[in-house]
Amino acid sequence: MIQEQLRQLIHEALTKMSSDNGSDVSAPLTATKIAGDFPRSIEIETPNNPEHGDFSTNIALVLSGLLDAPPRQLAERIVANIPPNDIIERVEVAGPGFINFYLLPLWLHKVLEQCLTKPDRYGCSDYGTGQKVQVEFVSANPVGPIHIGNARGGPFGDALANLLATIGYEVQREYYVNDGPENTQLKIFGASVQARYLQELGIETEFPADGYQADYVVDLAQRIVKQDGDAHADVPADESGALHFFSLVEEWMVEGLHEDCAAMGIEFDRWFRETELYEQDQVRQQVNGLLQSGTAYEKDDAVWLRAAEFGDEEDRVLIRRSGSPTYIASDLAYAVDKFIKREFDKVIYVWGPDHAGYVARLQAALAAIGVKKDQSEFIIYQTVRFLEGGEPLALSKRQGNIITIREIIDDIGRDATRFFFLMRSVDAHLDFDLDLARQQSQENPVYYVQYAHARICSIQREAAKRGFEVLPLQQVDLSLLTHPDELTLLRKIADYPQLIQQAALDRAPHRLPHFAGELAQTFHQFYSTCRVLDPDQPALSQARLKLVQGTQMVLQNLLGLLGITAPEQM
RNA sequence: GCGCCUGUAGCUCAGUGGAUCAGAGCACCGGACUUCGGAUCCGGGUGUCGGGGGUUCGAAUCCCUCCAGGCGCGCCA
Repeated sequence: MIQEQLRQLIHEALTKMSSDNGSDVSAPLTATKIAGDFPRSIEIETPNNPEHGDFSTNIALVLSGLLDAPPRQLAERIVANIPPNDIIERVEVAGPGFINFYLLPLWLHKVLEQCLTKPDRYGCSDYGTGQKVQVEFVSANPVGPIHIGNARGGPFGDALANLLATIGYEVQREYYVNDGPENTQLKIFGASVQARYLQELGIETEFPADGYQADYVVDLAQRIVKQDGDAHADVPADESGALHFFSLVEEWMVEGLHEDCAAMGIEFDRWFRETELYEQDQVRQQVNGLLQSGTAYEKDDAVWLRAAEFGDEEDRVLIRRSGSPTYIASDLAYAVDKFIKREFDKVIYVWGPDHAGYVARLQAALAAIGVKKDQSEFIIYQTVRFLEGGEPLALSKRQGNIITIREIIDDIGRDATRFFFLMRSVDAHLDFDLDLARQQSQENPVYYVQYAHARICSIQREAAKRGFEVLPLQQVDLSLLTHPDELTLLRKIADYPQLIQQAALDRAPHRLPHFAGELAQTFHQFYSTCRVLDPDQPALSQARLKLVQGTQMVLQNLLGLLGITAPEQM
């Protein structure tokens, strides 16, 4: 990256300054230290105002405090010490002490060359190479389809995983299926299926007060009747009966979750069943281990984790008075599997807002088993409000009126669905207005981006149709690209690697749709002023075709990261 | 009561220590085409960046406080 080269030049300037004689004593010493560390608060960035150069750094402003020197004066000294090089045209000190770099136009053409030489790798880096990261997301209970209330983590986790892979991490996508025998939700769900089943058989039954009332539960009951008739009519209406009925539908439920995720374009590397932990007696074993090490203790006929000693508000129950393990007990066993058995360097948990209060608890539990603090990350996405006719809809699975993610996808399409979910920061509440989404589906931002790609493909088709011979890169003179709109587009392409890196590090996939929109806009502007296929200017046409192709590559990369198709025509 | 998230243009939201940083999309109004796709382009913004205080050379951005909204706070998951 060009920024790296500039960084190196500044670094050399600082080192040179610190060895200069004739200046004061303390400043050079500190400059040496800073040259070594090069603090993160020092930025090399693209100025918003093009008049401020191609790149700009705030280094003199940041260092002036540390070195006790006026920023502008410091900036001048740094500039004077920058070694000779072949990328900078000129450097200026501006404003309160910014250093602005004006590069030789050649650098933009070099960037395009890089992009076209290794299009798949453009924007990639080796930042995370050698590190295993797991992103665990969705993980909705197997008690119903994925719906608009818990779907947001899907596209987010998927795009985040893509981003992390782009900067070199070895990434694994995991779905945790809470099908453990102690899951209270499952029991309520199983009891609901049982009640509907008996009703299907015409047997008068009281529906559980807190049961799942949605229609799909009736469908499941009908499916059981169709398959087994009244074979389960005599199953007792107690906990064991509820679990029996859950076991009857479990595979259907998990299958449905697979299909829902597939509909969203998400493929998990692993579906981890909570039952695996119980089958291998991992939960008990882990709790016993904690008891032995004194990290857990017995009180009031229950087993408690000393969570308060690890940062939680209070100690937490691991084994209930009834003798059955709590969710946190199996989550601990699950964490042991992730961090210790499978040796992930980092696990990113993507959770819904209802789990916000659980973060501190699991963090404490992780600390209790010796997982380092920076090995786990918790991303809580905020609520999605689903509006129809201006009214927010209730999303509870317990009630009948759920809206599944597949209904949305059938309605407005996968691309638009993913784009809508991804274009907002997960920290922000999301208003998903169905009326608007339908109505706007033709004016949707995703179409704007896809249209740019389709248009590029169209230009290439046209070139082929006219018998335009596309020359290999080495024979094309990219330096002919000098029009302001060409340079703006080149600059946008050059910005891409930095965007990817930062979006990945900030866990901020929502920057991608924004950037994609900007890139598309820049391209459309270029298109309206610069004729690509111009018979009168064959050399320029060749160069413009390369520019168009570079844009296409970046668009494809971006859309790929978002999990959205890049159509050749629309 | 405590914790997390949010408060920016009519609406939905970016920007979270930099300079023309008061922004985008939508909506609304007005323009552009005998030429590579008009799902396009160009022009049109009087906003207490929720209020107040503080830190800083510099604050929408960091800290404190108040106000408003959302979501959590179980031997449920």
